[in-house]
Amino acid sequence: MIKSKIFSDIKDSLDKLNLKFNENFAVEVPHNIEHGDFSTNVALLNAKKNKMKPRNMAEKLAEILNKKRNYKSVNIAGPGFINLRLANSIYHKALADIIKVKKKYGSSKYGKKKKVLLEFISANPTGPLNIVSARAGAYGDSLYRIMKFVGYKAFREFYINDAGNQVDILAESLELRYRELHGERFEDFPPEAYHGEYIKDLANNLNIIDGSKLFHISEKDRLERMKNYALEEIHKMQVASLKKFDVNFENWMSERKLRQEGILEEALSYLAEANCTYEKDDAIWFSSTDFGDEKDRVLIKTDGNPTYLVPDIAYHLTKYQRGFDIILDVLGPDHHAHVSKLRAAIQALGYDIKKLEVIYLQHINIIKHGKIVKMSKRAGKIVTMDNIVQEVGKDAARYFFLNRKPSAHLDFDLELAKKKSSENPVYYCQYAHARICSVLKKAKKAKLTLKDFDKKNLKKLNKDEEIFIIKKMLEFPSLLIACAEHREPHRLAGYIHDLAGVFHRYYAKYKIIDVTHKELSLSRLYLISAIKSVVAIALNLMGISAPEKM
RNA sequence: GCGCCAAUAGCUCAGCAGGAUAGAGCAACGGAUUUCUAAUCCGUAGGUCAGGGGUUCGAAUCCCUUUUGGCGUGCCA
Repeated sequence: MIKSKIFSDIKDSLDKLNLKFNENFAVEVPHNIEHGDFSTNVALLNAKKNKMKPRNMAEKLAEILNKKRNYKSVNIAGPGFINLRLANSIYHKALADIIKVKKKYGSSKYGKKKKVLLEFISANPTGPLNIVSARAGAYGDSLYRIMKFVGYKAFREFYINDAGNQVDILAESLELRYRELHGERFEDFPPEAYHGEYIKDLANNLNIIDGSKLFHISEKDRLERMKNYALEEIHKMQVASLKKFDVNFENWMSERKLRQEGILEEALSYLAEANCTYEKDDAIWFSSTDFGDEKDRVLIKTDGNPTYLVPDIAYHLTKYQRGFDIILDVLGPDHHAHVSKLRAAIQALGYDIKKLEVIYLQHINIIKHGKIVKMSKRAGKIVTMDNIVQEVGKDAARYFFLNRKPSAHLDFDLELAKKKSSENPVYYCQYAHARICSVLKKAKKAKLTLKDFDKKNLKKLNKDEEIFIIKKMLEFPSLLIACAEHREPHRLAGYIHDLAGVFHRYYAKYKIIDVTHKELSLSRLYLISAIKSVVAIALNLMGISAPEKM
């Protein structure tokens, strides 16, 4: 709001001076507070165009801007920056605007209702969700919340790989545990089978339901029963874990369903129609080299079964058919080779490749006793999402995962995360919220309520810290847009921490409630209630609770 | 070999499409409380932004290159 006003003031002034300029100049809040409230590099970027020195151009511009009423001062600094200081009244008005829109502060129409599909986690339904899924969950869900808040029509989707090899192995693993319950012994449990304890639990429960009657049906039917039972139960388990982590999905897409509905054949036939498939060595190939892949890929194996590429192409076909403008896949870093094949297929099908955007979340190392823990899903040695939520709590876990950018590797030190929760920065942020609630409560007891507050008194907010806090809050809307645009929710984590810090310092330095100065107290209460609101909105966008008391 | 990702304080990480003196947290050291909640605040110390080159008025940020680490490069998913 304020920024765009400054933009237009600068443009007006340039026009008045008949100076040429490119609109890509910046108006930003300088790191160093002594450089003013805002600064612009417009003269640095455009001096050449006007055959002037940057400082000369800046001086001419400053002269015009100084005549405008909104500016306390306009100075030239360094190589030709223009530093602007605004009148306090501008900030007071902005503060009132924040209070006015309440919970909607920071929301916008930036996304223009574009339809966005966010696919994330999409773990195999063969066991409990692990820490990798936890990171993906925290990331995907928060990005969803932010994108929705800034005006995108966003949807979350979980793709269930409930068909293919892995699932067959799952059924066989369950079969083995089931047979153990009926007296059989396996000296060497097959290494490729799933070893987790949950398989034993599943066998126990299945045995309670079906008893020994599964021995009286054909092996094929028995394995089918095993598969269906395991898939259903593990899905329930995963949904329960996600619920505890506050992650929901608008849609669950099942690979089996895609297969049953003939989408795989549909995708294959489109590829054939586009002349992108051929037969060789008893297999069907996709000529992906035509689309920049390094070699052609097999679609249908010699044994007649499709490779994993086919259902994935079919799945993405549905994403396009459903009319999304932006298709975001959140994947592990080991998928990038796969994605190049997928991109080739999408081009072959004639769809706009630019709509598909892949975000790679880098690996997580679990550190235990200073050593990296190797995880293996099949061997049952994993740190689960439930473990993390139980041990460090949902709020801390989500903050922890969101505090780093997606492209960065992440070391998760279990001992440290478990040790003392107060060491976690999330409490610093939440405490700011709780503290404000506590002050507001106290104010109420002292009969100070904002109902009979006259905004004219906002001029009493004249301390540097108070203006600084308002400035900080004014950054919030554009910060959210940046988070959405760059798909980087971690910036929000940093922002809340900053805002909380600004508040804590203010709190330590100034008394908010002072019954002998009623107007000043009310003004300050007004200010901190705005902080409270922004902190709450931001925490909520990260899926973290904003406690009233700690 | 080729491809993708990374390298910033002792540790874990930020650094907002190039801006002015590179910032937090933790760890270390020294202080602040008869409080509006100390889960807080103030201070000290800590850096060749992996090395080198280029573009620019200006580079941690963009380009090239070298080094180091992770991952990938299946008729597994």
